[in-house]
Order: sequence, then structure tokens, then C-alpha cells
Amino acid sequence: MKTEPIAKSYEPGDVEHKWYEYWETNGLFKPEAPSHKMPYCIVIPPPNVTGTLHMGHALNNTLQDILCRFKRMKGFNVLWQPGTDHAGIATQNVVEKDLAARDTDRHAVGRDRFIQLVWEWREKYGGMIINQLRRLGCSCDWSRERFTMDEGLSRAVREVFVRLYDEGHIYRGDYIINWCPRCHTALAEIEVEHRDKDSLLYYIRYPFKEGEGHLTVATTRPETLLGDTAVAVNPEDGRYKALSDPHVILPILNRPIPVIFDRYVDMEFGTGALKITPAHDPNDFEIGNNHHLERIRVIDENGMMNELAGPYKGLDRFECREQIVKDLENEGLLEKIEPYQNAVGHCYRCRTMIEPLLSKQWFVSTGPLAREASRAVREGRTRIFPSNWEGVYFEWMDSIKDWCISRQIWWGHRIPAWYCEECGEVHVAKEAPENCRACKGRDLVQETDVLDTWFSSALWPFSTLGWPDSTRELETFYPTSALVTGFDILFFWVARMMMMGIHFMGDVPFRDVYIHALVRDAEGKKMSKSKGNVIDPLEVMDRFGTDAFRFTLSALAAQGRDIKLSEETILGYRHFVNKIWNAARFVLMNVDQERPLERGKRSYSLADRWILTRLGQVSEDVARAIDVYQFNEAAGHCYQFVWHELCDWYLEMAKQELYGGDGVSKETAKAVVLEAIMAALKMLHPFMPFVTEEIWQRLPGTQGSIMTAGFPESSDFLRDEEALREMDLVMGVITAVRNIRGEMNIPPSKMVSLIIDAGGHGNQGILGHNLAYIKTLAKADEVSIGSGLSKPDKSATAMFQEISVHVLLEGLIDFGEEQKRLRKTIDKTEREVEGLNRKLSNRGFLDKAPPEIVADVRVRSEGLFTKLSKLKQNLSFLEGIDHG
RNA sequence: AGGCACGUAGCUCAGGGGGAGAGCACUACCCUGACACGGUAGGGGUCAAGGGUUCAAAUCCCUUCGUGCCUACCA
Repeated sequence: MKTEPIAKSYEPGDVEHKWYEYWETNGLFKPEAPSHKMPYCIVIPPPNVTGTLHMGHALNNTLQDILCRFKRMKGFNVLWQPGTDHAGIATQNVVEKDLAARDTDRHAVGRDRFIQLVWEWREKYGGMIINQLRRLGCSCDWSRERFTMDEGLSRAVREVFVRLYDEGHIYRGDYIINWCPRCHTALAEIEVEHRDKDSLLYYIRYPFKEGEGHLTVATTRPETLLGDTAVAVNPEDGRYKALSDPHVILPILNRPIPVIFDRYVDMEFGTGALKITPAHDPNDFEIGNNHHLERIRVIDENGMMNELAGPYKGLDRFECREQIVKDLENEGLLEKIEPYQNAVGHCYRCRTMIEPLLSKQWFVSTGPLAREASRAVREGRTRIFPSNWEGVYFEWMDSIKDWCISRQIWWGHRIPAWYCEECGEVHVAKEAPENCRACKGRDLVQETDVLDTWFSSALWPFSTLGWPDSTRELETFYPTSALVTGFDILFFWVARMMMMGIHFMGDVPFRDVYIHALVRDAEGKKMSKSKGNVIDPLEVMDRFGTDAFRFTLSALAAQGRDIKLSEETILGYRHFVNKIWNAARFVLMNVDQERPLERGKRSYSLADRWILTRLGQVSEDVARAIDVYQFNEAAGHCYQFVWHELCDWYLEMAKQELYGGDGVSKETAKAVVLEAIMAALKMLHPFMPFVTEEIWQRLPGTQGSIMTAGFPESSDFLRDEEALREMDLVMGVITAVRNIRGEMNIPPSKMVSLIIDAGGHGNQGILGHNLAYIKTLAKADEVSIGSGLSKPDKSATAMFQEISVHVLLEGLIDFGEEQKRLRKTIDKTEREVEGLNRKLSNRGFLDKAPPEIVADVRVRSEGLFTKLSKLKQNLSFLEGIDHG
């Protein structure tokens, strides 16, 4: 493969598939077992089996892959545990839609057949997102892929359920829950999305049972009046204190109901009188409990009025509202209607308006579990990045409600509870009991409800590693190292994994949680199918290459800010990939040794010493940034270094030796060029796995995959501070000349002569030794360097620190232009000097500022002053020529 | 209603008490033997507004305005 000719530009399509297959078939994604290496483990946030890769997944998994590839190269034993989630409601919806298209439904096909159909569906389509993750380059250990409905994970679910039940953390009872009349199931609190709606506030009169008059209540849901069992007022409310016989007549149904007194009622709102419907409102439910009120359910599971709704039986809840308002109006009981805005709950899966409903459900009593989960973060056993999310986490944990875990759907883990048909005894067990423990009856039926999908997801960090068995994986990798996820599932998933992990494993499920941003469109809008502004990651990868895409995401992944993604940006990074490709191409064209010159025999140039020192520094910068999840910083360091240091300066300078050098210096240059490109590729590999592997495999002297090459360490390289200083000087002088060339529009083909007045500090020697660089990169043919050299007649002058660089170019320099240019620089320098002098003449500054700051300002001020006076000299010199 | 972010170059954003930065876009000159998906240089900002703390504020604090997001049972 090393003999293939290298194309002029990088074509990602050709290589991505090839290398992914190579890695996977060579088992490079698998951890070692056993291993003496430090373990590093990430469990993937399991995507829904119904899903296809979207931008959120792409970002999420790119970041995880960066961490995993980086840690692997750093010598860790890495397990990236992949898998998918059975997504109860979503998956069931998909299959139900299929059935509906064939004019049937799940009730017609029956439970067993339906579940079979879901499994078939999953066989057929469930692997889609997994392959898309491969396309993204994810280095998951696919041999360990798990699914929340797997036998092993299901066993974990039953184990957890039974234990929690036995410990009293799970209970069953009649509670008000959030019901989705379309999905036909209960939802947990957080599965309800609240959205502001323009509603109406109806003022309804409830006549007193005895005597004249009425109480007026305000409500947004008049149809629930049919289930009212009281009207509540605040005991402090003067308006109602004197009620002697506190009963009113419920309109329409003409049922007497009591007026009760409860501090919950807000006197300021409406009329200060609140109708109480315990079966259809969570707050009313609470109040009803406190006052032992009857619960009358008037709406059924379909959102239709039931037989207790009297004349409205069979009406939809919204039709009923209209009808009842009309009827109230006719009876003169409707006082007024006001426009009103309130937050209304909607199903997070299908957007149907939630119906709070009284029903029998299973709950996890979260209090004690949540306290531990909260404490773990407070004590730093799990760290959340960026830390401002900790506040959000605490707030939720500290005000957590019991978790409704039963769902009235079929696709999921069926609750392991059996009811005795004869005596009603409840049995909770891992397997079906033979007979009733109370009456010995044999007629036991299993609970029909299934568990919330998040119940099984909550076990993911240990169920995927083999729990409840004690496995080597659990031993090695639990607690896992990091969890990477979006904030949208901080409560749904992260919090619950914390609770379950701590409870069942006795330790937190992960050491770090990294919360990343949301990917938005170029206008900053959330991508959504309905808006039509989604960018398909697969299309992006096809067009720009996976590496460019991944690098874009990383470069934009600044903590705490959402990512606005545009094609323009991705194109920019596509160019960067190509730049790397061409740098490698250059190396390949000039270096063919399998064995570079050994270190002891080399003779380093300044450029060599400089780039080797920089490689050490930059690899540390990159590693440090990744370690604290500053992916944008890490990517930025790579970009800046590779493009603007390695390519712009080092490779250009190395041409000196590669093209014209003699034996040892040429061989040294070859060795360093190779070393530099290799180190750069290794640094880039976690971000751009494909192009780096492609190049790596072509480079002479490489063995195996770049995945198994170590991440560069500063100890691999020189550390030559002097080289940094010297390079600074050389680059400064070259830039100074280029500056004049640019401003004077001198074409690169025109050579110039330079006279450099180097000043002190050994500058002369440094520049003298590196004359060749200056000549080539500044396009100069003759250069003289000295101290106190005077400015020649026909020249333009640029300055770097105290060095004056006079550019001679008779006939090509417009002296008027040069005067203008000098004046501009003088103005700028003067402003800078003034600013610094203002500080230096300030007593407070001299007395209170740290001495090193004062010294620094003084040095800078003096330097600028010297520069300024030289610039002024040059200007008056030119003015002299002009007028003389 | 509370909370959390964020307003820095035309655009997208880094930075975060002592010299205003990057990428893209723009302008000029260049097809120089890795790359025009390139090179070199240049223009461009009262760091949202007002106040405070400080020797020093884009950076810390307060207020205002604007923009997002999250949480919440006020019917």
C-alpha cells in the first residue's frame, strides 16, 4: 500500500470504509483482558433502535470517540461499550403505525404477536444507527454490543425491580399520573413537556345550598367540574370566613359539595375560590387526600367523558368543554370568560395534551436514592463538566418526585408481579411463582404493564458489564470513567443512573459527566424535521469527509455554548484536512528512509530544534485540553500548530536542507520532518481517524495502525527554550521584510537587498547563523547584518523589536508611500507608548501593581520608545531626500 | 414567576483583571519544485448600555436593554 501514488488532494470516500474495516477486523476496538494497563471506560448513551443518526448523535459520539482513541493512545485499556435502547413508546408507535397502514391494530393482532412483530422490526431496521456510528468512525467494541431487551439486561431489570420492591423502594397505588390518551399510557413527570398556551379562564357560579347567592370559581377546564367534590377557599380569606353552611350546589349535576378551607388556595388568583377535582388534577388530588374527599373520574383513557359525566357521556374532553360552557351560559351560571395564558402539559413522544388521571400505577420512591445521588456529586465522587450543570442537577435531585415506572404499553420489560386471581395477593419475583403464597391458588396472572424504558437505561453502566453476575468487566471497568451526553437527558438518564448505580453497585456509575452542547442550524435554530432545517450528518460525511466533519464538531464544541453549524464552516475544515494531506505528500516526496538518522548522529538546524520543542509543548497542550473536555481548545491547538507552525514555517525552512543541504544536515532534516509529521498525525488521530491512518500507513518506517501508536509526550522531544527565542527573532525579521514587500506590492519574483541593523543582545550572531532562512523566506539576495548600520538612501524600513531592517529596492519603492506607511506605524507606536507611560507615571500603579508587571511595562515602554525614535529618524531621513 | 447562559471584527465564535484574538468573508500582490482546498501581506472592533470595585476592567459586582434555554401545581 505504500507504493500507491499519492493524489494531489485528499479523497475521503476512498479510504474511510477500508480503514474502519481494518480496525474492526484486527480487533483494535477491543480492550485487553486481562490487562495491566489502567482501565478507561465509557458507556455509550444508547440510541433508540428506531433512530437514525442526527447531529446530536454525531457530536455526542465524536466526542466520545476522541476520548477513547486518545486514552488508548495514552496507554489505557479502553472499553467503549456500545448498544441500543428499546425505546418502549417510540418503537411501539412505529410498529403501530405500520399496523394502521394495514388497517389493523395491536389489539387485533394480540400481545404476543405484536411483540414478535416489534422484534422483527428491530431485526430489520434496528441496526441502522449502529452502522451509521461505524460510518462516523466510532471505536466501540462491537463484539460487546448490548440491547436493553437482551436476556442479560432483562435479568438485571427483574433483579433490580424485585430488590427495590423487597426493600420497600417500589410501591403500587392509586395516584394521579400524567396520561397520554393517544399513546395510552402513563408518563413520568419529566416526560411531560409544558408549553405556554393561550387559554381561557372561565368564571363559574356555584350556588349556595342554603339561601341566596353563589360562590364564583375560576377554571381553565370547565369540563372537569363534573368530577368536582369540593370548592376550596383560603381560611384567611375575609370574603369567605363567615360562611355558615359551607355547601354549594355543583352546576349541571346539581350535586351538593362542601366548601373546604385550605391554605393552598391563593387569595389573589381569580375569585379566591378553587374547584377541587381530585381525580383530574394533581394539586386537587393532594388537597383531596388531606380532606378525605371522594375521587370521581369523569374522563376515560381515551380522553372521552365516561358514564359519570352524566349527559356528556361519550363526548371528547374538548367537545365536552364547549358543550358545558354553553349549558352553563344558558343556566346563567357563567359569569365571564377571560383570555389567559397557562402552561399545559404535552406528551414528549406525540405532543398530545396530557390528561392528569387517577389510576393504579407502580412507583419508585426516589427520596433516599436521590439523596445519595446528590451527595455523590456534592462530594466530588462524580464531577459534572461544565460545573454549572451541577446546580441544575442538585435542584432536580432535591425536589424529586416519586417516579412512575409503569407504562400501559406492550413493548418493554413486563413488570415481574403476579396477582392471585382468587385472593388478590401480589407476588413480586424474578420468575413466575407456582402458586399463591396466601391461598395456594394456582391461578396467577402477570401484571400487564411494562416498565418505563428509562428504568432499564438506568442500569446501563452495570447491566452492560454483566451485572447481576460478578464479571471481570464489572471488576475492571466499574465505575466507568466518563459519560458524555446532552443536557436534555440529565434528569431522564444521568440522574437515574446515579441513583441506581450507587444503590446497587455501592459506587457511582461514572467519575466524570461531560455535558455537551446542542447542534443548531446556521441561524441558531434548533434543527427539526418540521422546520426543515436539519442537516443530515451522513450527507455531510459524504460531501466533506468524516474527518472534516468530526474536526468541525470538535472545533466548535466550546463548553456552555451551542453549536451553530453551517456548511461553510465544514468546508473550511475540509481544507484543513487537505492541508494535512499535502504536508504529508511533501514529506513522502522527500523522505523515503525506513530508518531515519538516529538521534545521536544528527546535526539540528534552528528550525529542527524549534519544531521539536514545539511538538513537545503542543502535544501537552492538546492532551491537557482533552483531559478537561475542552475539545475546541484541543482542536484549536492542533489546527494552529499544524497549519501555521508546521506548514507555514517549519516545512518551508526544512526545504533549505532537503533541497540544498549536505549529508548530515539533509539526513537530519529528513528525520525531523518525518518525526514531526508523525507526531502531528498522532495528535490529530483522535479527531481525524481516517486521514491520519491513511497517511500513517504510507509513511516509511511505520508499523501497524496509528491507533496503537502512542500519543506524543513532551519527553519524546527536545526542550530547547533558546531555540524558541531565536526562532522568534528570525521569524520577526522575515515578517518585517514581507510586511514591506506586501505593502509596497513588490512581487515575490523580485529579489530585494537587505541591510539589517541588529542592535545588541547577540542578535547579530543569531541572524547571521540563519541568513539562509531569511534569504529564502523573505526573498532577499543580498543581506548585510551589523550593528549601528545607517539607513541607505533608497530604502524602506521595518522594525522588529530593536532591529531595523532596511529593504533596498531602487526604483520599486514609492517613497511617498513609504512615508505614509511610516507615519502610520509611528502613530500606532506613539499611542502604545503613551498608554504605557500613563501607567508608569501613575503612583498607584508603581506602588500596588506586582513588580513583575511594572517591570514588564517598563521594558515594553523602553523597547517601543527605541523603536519609535528609529522610526522617526527614518521618516525625517526620507523627508530630507524628498526635499533635497 | 424563578433559575441559568449569552450579547467581543461583516458572519461564526475563542479568550476572561495588566499588550483586543482566530476562522470564514473582504482587499492587494503571487499558479515559488506539498497544497490556488494554496502563499504573503493588509483593512476592519468605545469587547451591548450605564454605574461601581480596583493602581488597572472586555474580564469582577450591580442595574438596564436584548437573545436563548431550563425549571414551576397558582386554578
